[in-house]
Amino acid sequence: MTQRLAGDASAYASIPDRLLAVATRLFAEKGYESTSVQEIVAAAGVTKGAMYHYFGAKDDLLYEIYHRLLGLQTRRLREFAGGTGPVEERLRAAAVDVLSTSFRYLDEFTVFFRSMHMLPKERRRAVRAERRRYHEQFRALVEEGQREGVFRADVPADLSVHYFFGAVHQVSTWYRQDGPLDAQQISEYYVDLFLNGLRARPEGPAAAAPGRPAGDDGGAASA
Amino acid sequence: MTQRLAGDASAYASIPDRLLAVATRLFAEKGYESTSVQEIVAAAGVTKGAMYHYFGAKDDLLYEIYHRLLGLQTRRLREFAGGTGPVEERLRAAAVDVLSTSFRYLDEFTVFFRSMHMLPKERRRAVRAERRRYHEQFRALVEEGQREGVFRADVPADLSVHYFFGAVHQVSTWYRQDGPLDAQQISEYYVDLFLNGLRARPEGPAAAAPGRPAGDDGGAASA
DNA sequence: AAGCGCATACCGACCAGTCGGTCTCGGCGG
DNA sequence: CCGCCGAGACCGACTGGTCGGTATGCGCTT
Repeated sequence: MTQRLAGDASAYASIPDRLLAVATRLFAEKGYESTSVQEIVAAAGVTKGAMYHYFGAKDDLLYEIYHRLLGLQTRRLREFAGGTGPVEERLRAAAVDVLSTSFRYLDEFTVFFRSMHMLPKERRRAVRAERRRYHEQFRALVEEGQREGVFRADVPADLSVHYFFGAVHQVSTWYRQDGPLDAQQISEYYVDLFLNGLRARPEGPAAAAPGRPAGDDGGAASA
Repeated sequence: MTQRLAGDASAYASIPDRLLAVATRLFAEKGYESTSVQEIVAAAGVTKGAMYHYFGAKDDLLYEIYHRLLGLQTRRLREFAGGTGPVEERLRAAAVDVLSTSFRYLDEFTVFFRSMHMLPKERRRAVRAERRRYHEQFRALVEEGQREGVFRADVPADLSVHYFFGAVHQVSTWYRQDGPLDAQQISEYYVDLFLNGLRARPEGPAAAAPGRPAGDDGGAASA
């Protein structure tokens, strides 16, 4: 629960960890491209030589940030999804966890969605694949609930997941520490909105909806 | 309805429009920072001198893209919100329009959420202010519905709007033209999920929700 | 003495922005 | 109606500086 992604930036952490921690902060603050390698190594208290000893290139830092973040998320999700309670409970727990992780690693998420495109093609593909696996893991929960009739099945599970993840991943763009609501509250409100939107309604799905599409296959809309 | 944001890039459009259209495409493709002014002017078929004749700096292009996009959105939203039908209908129409606008101007949105931070501080503040006004306009619709009892009031309207906009603004990261669902379908599903999540439930808000926060003030969580 | 872990000096590429200059065209005096 | 002039539109070579990455060497451990 208290595992860090890149260790802290203190002088006692290992050099790679210090570099990753500092890079994450700087990339989130000023953007990947406007952060020079020189700045990173200066802030980490090491030299350029040291950095290129541990990382082959600047974008390796970026990749490592993504890789660690996705690893953490996938591991956590697996724990929550693998439980034994009712689907809705498990989905709720997983969703809350996704949100609190997003809040705990705000910088990582900021960098993720802002600088993904700076990765070389091959790396980007690897990250996308990891992300898709994560997405599918989460989607499986929704589909389970659909099969059980707990969740509405007239909206493709894939879309519901994109929808929720979209909302979650944008929090890094507007959330401020000193806002009126803390992370915990926001998380629970968000999960509430998500589950409420997903829940099957007694009188049939979604009243007062003029002209909605007919298809209700669970087809993926890419990932 | 068919108004363009920066004209097209054809040789007959004005030079500033051509530059904006080309810049939008390139920024979306390769990112702001890795697109050189040289590339932009080459793709637009003009020279550097011409560009700096019309734009004071590279980031003026960025700002102009945002400014035009936000102007368009605000104008459209005003039309939809100002109607006379029931709130839910107006909100639905507005929400669908937000989505179809997002799909039509995918590149603009991509650039927006990826490169906002490259703007100089002053400009960034201006854009954020414009965006907040837009957000509040949309929020007013939700609040109206809450007062009328159509929408649940136990989730701050501000959060609901952040939630929906978050989901919407992320579509540019996963939507592909050749996916199984077209933009129209996705829009309606999304709006459905949003309104269903927002709708007041007969038996009281959100069943099976262990330990939800008490506060239900409509306070803004920044913007 | 071998080799790992890092330091330092340096390179070539590139890039935003500039600046002196040219071209076109509308207006105006004769 | 002609010819001149000024101004805005545009050109493109150039510059000062930065940046990612590398080559080489040194000290310390084993």
